[in-house]
Amino acid sequence: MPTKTSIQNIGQFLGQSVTLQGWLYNKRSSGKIVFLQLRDGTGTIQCVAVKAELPEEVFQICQSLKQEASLRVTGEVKEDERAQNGYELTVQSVELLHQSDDYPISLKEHGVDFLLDHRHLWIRTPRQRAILKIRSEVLQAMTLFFSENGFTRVDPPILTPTSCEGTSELFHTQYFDEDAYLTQSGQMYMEAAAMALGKVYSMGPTFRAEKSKTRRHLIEFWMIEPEMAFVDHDENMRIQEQFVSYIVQHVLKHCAIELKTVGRDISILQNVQPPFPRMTYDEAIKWLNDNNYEIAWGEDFGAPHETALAAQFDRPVFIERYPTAIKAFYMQPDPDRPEVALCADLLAPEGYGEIIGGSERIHDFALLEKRFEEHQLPKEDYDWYLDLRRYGSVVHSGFGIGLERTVAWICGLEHVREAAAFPRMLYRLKP
RNA sequence: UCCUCGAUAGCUCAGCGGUAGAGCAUCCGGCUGUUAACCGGAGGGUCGUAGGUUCGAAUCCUACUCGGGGAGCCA
Repeated sequence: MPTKTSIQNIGQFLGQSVTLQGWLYNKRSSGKIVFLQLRDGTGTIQCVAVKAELPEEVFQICQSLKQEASLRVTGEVKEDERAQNGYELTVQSVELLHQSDDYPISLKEHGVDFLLDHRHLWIRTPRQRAILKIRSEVLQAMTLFFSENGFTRVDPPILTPTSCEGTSELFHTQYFDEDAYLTQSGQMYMEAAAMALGKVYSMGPTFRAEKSKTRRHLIEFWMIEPEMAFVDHDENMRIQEQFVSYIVQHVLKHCAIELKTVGRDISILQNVQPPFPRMTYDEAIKWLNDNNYEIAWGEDFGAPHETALAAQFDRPVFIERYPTAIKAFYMQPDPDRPEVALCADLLAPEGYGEIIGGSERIHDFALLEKRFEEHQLPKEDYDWYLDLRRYGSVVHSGFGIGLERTVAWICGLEHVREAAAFPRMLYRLKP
């Protein structure tokens, strides 16, 4: 019996007969030879069926296979310079498992609308497979980094009673007789967890009911949110640059084929090493005004501002110490300059925008209580959050990194929607 | 919510006032090294919906529906 294996391991079986199971990606044929492009999720390989070397019925099966038919192929592994990954399979036998009539996604160009309607099939294509593989490796790299650096994973709830930040629109739902909302950030829960476990992180979906319709926005997206006790603003940034560099270098090491499949220029990614450049908000405002952007101190950056700022550098850049007034209520003001907050956004190069938002959190009870009043937040809903400042409060910091934006940047995607298997977008809930 | 672009064959598009077109996909035939293979043939349409202008509308006008891109907001 020939050994069953997968395409990624085919090189170990040179000269031997093996069995592969997968789907027909494409077929090219002439009267007496058929080339089957087989994919099995781990890769793609060309199987060559020669009429003169096969029983008539086997060759007929090869001719009858349609795009995305499932099949089992047995053949001899050969090296071939003409093959794209160096190996070919010379077909000895083929078993048609299930035919595929009228497969909707041909190998020609398609529009976005059509592809998104067929997302459940679109993910079978090599490019989409590669992106999902890289996404998986990004999560794997994050998990490894956290594990190597003493973090504990804590999973905050998805159903929440109130807003975490009070800014974005929330998805409303019912929790029996109460109102409930889908989480837009687990941060406040992670602050509580950091006081219990020291260094913690979460990974999971978040929801924003914003009518956002750009290449950088999804309605449901994954956020990874580390939170660290006894870490101040500067250390927070140092951890972030180590973290992002670790992820990028991990992907470069483990996803060379996938990066090639998506057409990424990896020389840009190779630059992603600490330290990352840092600009203060003040410096950024000055730079923008020196470069023909009109923006006053106190205004938030728009997407074109962020793109222009980030375009100066070959790796992500921190913009730190934004005006307290335009940032979230829980951010620690600079003790020497309370009008700015000890926070930083990390902007990815090449126009991918903000991938991380982070800050040192207010640890002083009286100041946080004052912020609740200023922002007119219902204290009864947040009393547990104030408790964290009542009992052994410590300096702590954290950040949130957007998974799809990070994957889109690493892969060089036009749009974050390709970074999610089934993206939830404005006006698009199916499939 | 605002700005902007679009909707014609299963898919990608052309046609922009005078009888509905191409490439791919599908089906039939040909080809022993193809790389989105190629060559020949065939079938395939309420031109998003509803009104209007006109002798005549896929084409011009109005409204609506659905979608793309962008802004704001954010990761």
